[in-house]
This record gives sequence, C-alpha cells and structure tokens, in this order.
Amino acid sequence: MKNAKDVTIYDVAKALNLSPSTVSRGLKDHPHIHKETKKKIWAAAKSMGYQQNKFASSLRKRRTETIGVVVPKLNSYFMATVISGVEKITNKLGYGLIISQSQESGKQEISCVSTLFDSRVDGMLISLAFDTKNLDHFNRLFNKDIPVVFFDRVADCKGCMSVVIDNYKAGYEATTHLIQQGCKKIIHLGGNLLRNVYSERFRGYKQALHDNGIEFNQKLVFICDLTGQSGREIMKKVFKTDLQPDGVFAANDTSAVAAILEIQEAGFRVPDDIAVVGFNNEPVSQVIHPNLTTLDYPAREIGEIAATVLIEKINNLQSISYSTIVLKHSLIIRQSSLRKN
Amino acid sequence: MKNAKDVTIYDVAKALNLSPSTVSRGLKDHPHIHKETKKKIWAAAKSMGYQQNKFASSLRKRRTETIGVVVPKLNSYFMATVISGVEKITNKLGYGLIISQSQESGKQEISCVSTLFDSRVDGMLISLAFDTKNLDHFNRLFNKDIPVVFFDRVADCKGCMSVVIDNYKAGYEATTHLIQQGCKKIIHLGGNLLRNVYSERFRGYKQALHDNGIEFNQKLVFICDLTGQSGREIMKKVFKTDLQPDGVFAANDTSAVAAILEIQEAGFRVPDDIAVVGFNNEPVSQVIHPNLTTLDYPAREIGEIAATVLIEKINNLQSISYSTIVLKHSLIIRQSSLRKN
DNA sequence: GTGAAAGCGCTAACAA
DNA sequence: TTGTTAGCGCTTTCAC
Repeated sequence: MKNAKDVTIYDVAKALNLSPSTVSRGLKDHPHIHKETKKKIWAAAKSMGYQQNKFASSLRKRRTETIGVVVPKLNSYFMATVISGVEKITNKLGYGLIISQSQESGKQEISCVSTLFDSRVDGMLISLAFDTKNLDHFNRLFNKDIPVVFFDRVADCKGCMSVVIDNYKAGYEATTHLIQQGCKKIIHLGGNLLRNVYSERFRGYKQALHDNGIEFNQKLVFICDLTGQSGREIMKKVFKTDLQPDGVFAANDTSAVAAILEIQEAGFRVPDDIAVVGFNNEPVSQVIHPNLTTLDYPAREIGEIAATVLIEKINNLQSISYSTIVLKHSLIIRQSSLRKN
Repeated sequence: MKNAKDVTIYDVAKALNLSPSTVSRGLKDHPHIHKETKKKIWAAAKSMGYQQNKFASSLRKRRTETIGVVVPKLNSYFMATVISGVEKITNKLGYGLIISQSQESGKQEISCVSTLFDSRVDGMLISLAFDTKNLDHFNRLFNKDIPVVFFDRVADCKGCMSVVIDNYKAGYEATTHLIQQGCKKIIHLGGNLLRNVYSERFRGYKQALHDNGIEFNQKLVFICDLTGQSGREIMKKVFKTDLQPDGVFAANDTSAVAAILEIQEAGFRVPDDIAVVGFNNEPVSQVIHPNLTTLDYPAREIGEIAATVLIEKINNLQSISYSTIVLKHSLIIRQSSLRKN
C-alpha cells in the first residue's frame, strides 16, 4: 500500500498558523472559537483533504461511537428489516455499526460477542442464538458497564433491557383462531424452549387449548429447529401415525410453509383438512398456495427502538427506567386457515 | 459508564518486571522472545484480564485489520450466504468485518463507502446498488491504494478485481432451455442494465433467440426493479395486450415467482401455457407451485474467494495477477419450465 | 478566543 | 534475547 501520508490536524494548523487545539475545537464547532476562525478551518480542512483519524480520537476519548449487533442469521426478511431500522437510527446519531452472525450457534455467539468486545464497541444489540444456554459470555460487558439491549430473542438479566412482542398472547391468538375455525387436534411446531419467543408461543398455545376445553396432548408438540427440512420431516412422521391432526400452529413461516407443502403432497387439503398458521409474516407467506395466515410484527420498529434505547443508555440519557418494551403484533388471516363454513 | 481502567501492556510489564516492548512482542508470539518469557507473559495477561487496545495498535500500525462490505440488501438468501463465506475467511485470517447496506440506492452507497473509508478499513468488498451510475465515490480509495474487490454486481475499472459468474452464458442457457421446451414468445423481466449482471443476462437472452432463429422483440422486454410487485404489475399489463407470451425468463427468483402467481391468477397454466425460469435459486423457488426452474450459483464460494483475494491484495501477496474470477453456475430444471410432451 | 503540553496504549527502530 | 525511546493523531486541562 502506498503510504500517502494522511493530512492531520497539525497540517491544517500549520497552514493556518493556528494551534492544533484550535483546529480540533473548530472542527467540532466548539462554542469558544471565533466564527471566522471556524470558517477558515473548515475551508482549509476541506481543501487539504483532511480526514479525521478515528483511532486517535477513540484512543483519546476512550469510546468508539460504534455499536455491535449479534443476530442469529441474516437471511430472513425479518432480521434484514430489523437491521435497517437499527441503521436508520445509528446513521442519524453518528454511530457506526458492526454486524455479526452467530449462525444460530451458542458457541459462535460467544465468539461474536468476544470479538465485538475486543473492538470496544460502546454497546451491543443482541438477539440470542437458538441454543445459547447461559449469559456468561456477557459478563465481561456487564463488568465494564457496556450496555446491552436484547431484542426478539431475549433473556432475563438484571439491568438489561429488552425489546419484544407479547409472544404468549400471539401464540394464544393464533391457536384460538384455529380453534374457532373448528380445529381440535392442533399440531405445534415449536422452537427451542430455551428461547423466550418459542416457550411463550408454546405457553400461549397450551393456554388457548385449555381455555377452549381442549385437552393438551404432548404428542402433538414437536420441538425442532424450525427449518423447512424439519417441518417436512415432522409432517411426514405425523402422517405415518394415527394422530390425524386438523390444524398446525408453527412458530415460524419457514416451517409452516414446509408443513403445507408436505400436507398437500400427502393428499390432504389446506385449510379444509388441516388449517395452518405461521409466524413472522415473511414474504414467502404470500407465495405459498393457499396464502399463509401468520403473525405480523413490526420488525423495523423493533430495530429503531432497540437502537435508540441503547444509545440513550450509552449516554446515560435514559429518562425512563424501563427494562422491557413490548410492541404490538397482529394476526394476519389468510387462506391457509380460513374455512368457508 | 464506569471507567474501570483497562489493563495495559505496561501493567503486565510492571507485574512481570519486563519492558512493555517485550510484553508486546511476547503477546504476538514474536520469534525473538524466550519461550519461558512468553509463557509468563501469556499467563499474566490472562490472569490480569489484559485486552489489547485496537485503536492504539491501529494508530501505530496505520492499518485496522478490518474490511468493509457494502451490499445492496441483506434480506436475500444469496447475500446472506455470500456473507457467511466472507466471514469464514475473515475470521480465519483475523480480520474484522463491517457490513453495510446501500438499500439498492446509489446515493446510500456513496455514504456507505465514505463511512467505511472514514473508519479506515484496509479494503472493501462491494456489490453495486441497482442504480449506481459511476465509480467516483471509489476514487478516494483508489488514490490511497485501498484495495477494492467487486463481486456479483461488478464494474470495470483499472486495477480492480471482480468475482462473478458468466451471466451472459447463464442467460443464454436459460433462454435456450425455454426455446427447447417450445417457447417462441419469451418475456424477459430484466433489471437495470447499468449492472453487468442484468445487461449480460439480457445479452444472453438475445443471443439465444438469435441462434435459434427467433426474432428479438423489444416489446417482450421489461426492465424493472425486479421486486415481486413489479413482476406482478408487468404481467398484469402483459395480459391486457395481445402479446400472448409462452415463456418468461426473469433475472431473479422474486420476480419469477410473482410472474407465476400472476399467470395463474389470470387463468393460465405454468408451464403448459407459459413456462417460467428464474435466477438465483432462492429457497422460495421450491415453495412456489410448480417449483421454479432457476440458475444456481455458488454464493458461499463467491464470498470466500472475494475475501481471500482482497486480503491477499491488502498484504501484497498476490501471486497471480488476475482481474476477474469467474465461477461456475448451473441451470436447475424444475417443473415451472418442463413440458411433458 | 487561543495556545502549550501531556498522554491515550501500542509498536518498531535502534541500542545493548 | 530484551530494553529504551519516540512517536502514531487526537483531545483536553490549564494557562494566558
């Protein structure tokens, strides 16, 4: 690499016959600097191609103005949307962003968090991996008072903030809807119960059954990784038993879609024989035939709020002292669950 | 934030009665340091909770060991896969990664590149936004000899490297396949022709028509943003004309899937009335009914190669001096284009 | 309103 | 094999 030496504050100072400190102050619009001086500084900086050196600044200020994000996977519409919400806020507030993926693995999550910690991010935004067991890897952050905000897949921990939806209620509504459509033997395709999102949806499912006088049957519950492949395999297995389900409540759209495909291949009709409800309102829910009934929730807003709250915390600006923010969700009813009669 | 002062190299040195430089060298396994000394240093660093300060190091070394990635959007399976390929390599080689999205906007791309530049990344990986017109925003990088590697959506520029597939050939194969299935009036849903990927696919389409004695008809070509919405709107429009197409070659799966849905809603059959081929092999291609014929290409490998090549260039290790690397693709034939007779 | 000077933590040339 | 020393570029306290 060429070492075209960078223009520094000193170069600008020399060119203007000022001191470096004045230039530094002028550059960031410090009130004590004369207006004319500032103008001169800005002009010179621009014409000389001055670019501030963030390391020097971070080294000195002991903060990076960068926040780290750890998500399970990037390849869902939901996550991409959350992240654009985060970006909107961080851009506006002048923060940088480092995104990393745990690939749904608790082990990788540990390494992501550690890498971000080593990069000295000022704060972190996290949605937990599928199989993260404990929060020990966050202790280094807690010890240094680096703020952490969890979103979607959250965890209970003293002093942490969370941005979520009411997964219990959402699960309850989805299941109730199926029951109202006449379903009595509803399969639940659920995710790892370590994660709030899945345990709550499951709890909602059980409660809805209970409240409608339907006995809970553990045999109808399948906890899996919620991939398309798992969805298909489970339904295949189901059709080899005498379970004869008439409904499916899946904890994400991917597995719901897979279930529909498998149901149809087995010669049953959706929704007449088996009604299906998914979760997330991914675009694929409008590609599958019949279109998938699913739970929509405000991904972009989750991102925006999580980022805002985190930055407030970084700057100790938190006016209100909340620990959990719950956003609204809504059941989008489409053909996959709607029986005509 | 608590200011629990960090443990520095000096603290470790003092504790061990060594000099800071020895500790610095020991920490990075410098060959001139005695084995025993290194062991002591590592032990002490660990027990004292030493964490290296990257700014100080970057400031001094004038490099960040971080690379920047600018992609149009994160929410496709393709991009997420490319990025996991990139991550694999950067992790292995000890580089950090900053990911940012241009949201398909040339304007945003400029700001992403500028932000990454200001963060002093050692190199950049770029896939261009839909409507990027020129490469002026890369000039600052070129001037400072910061290496740039383009992938997928690439651009011609002296000294830049690219990782791509042969989009011309892929477009040619897709179109030829449709012709072999008996299609004579093939619609092309294409993207912005500023982008190599779309102009090349289009060129392949035209050449395939030509080579099979079918006259090219500009009326069958629709250049759009390739979203589901556009795909649907265009097909709607088509059905209001007397074009009567019997095939569709779409430059991505999203628009191909939208086209299928619209075709079916208009009362035509896929593939018998209209055969459809997409591009990218996104998971949705196996959800749509009939399953979508599409072009598969090695996303993960693209990411791995692009990252490897970039880091080689950063370190001036380039053994071979290539400017473009072309990877293999393959046409995945499924039901959406396969006519029985 | 402006300047002088110290130091953030690390690395590397040079010395021993 | 280890130590000394001089910055990397910036911010900020204190002085004027």
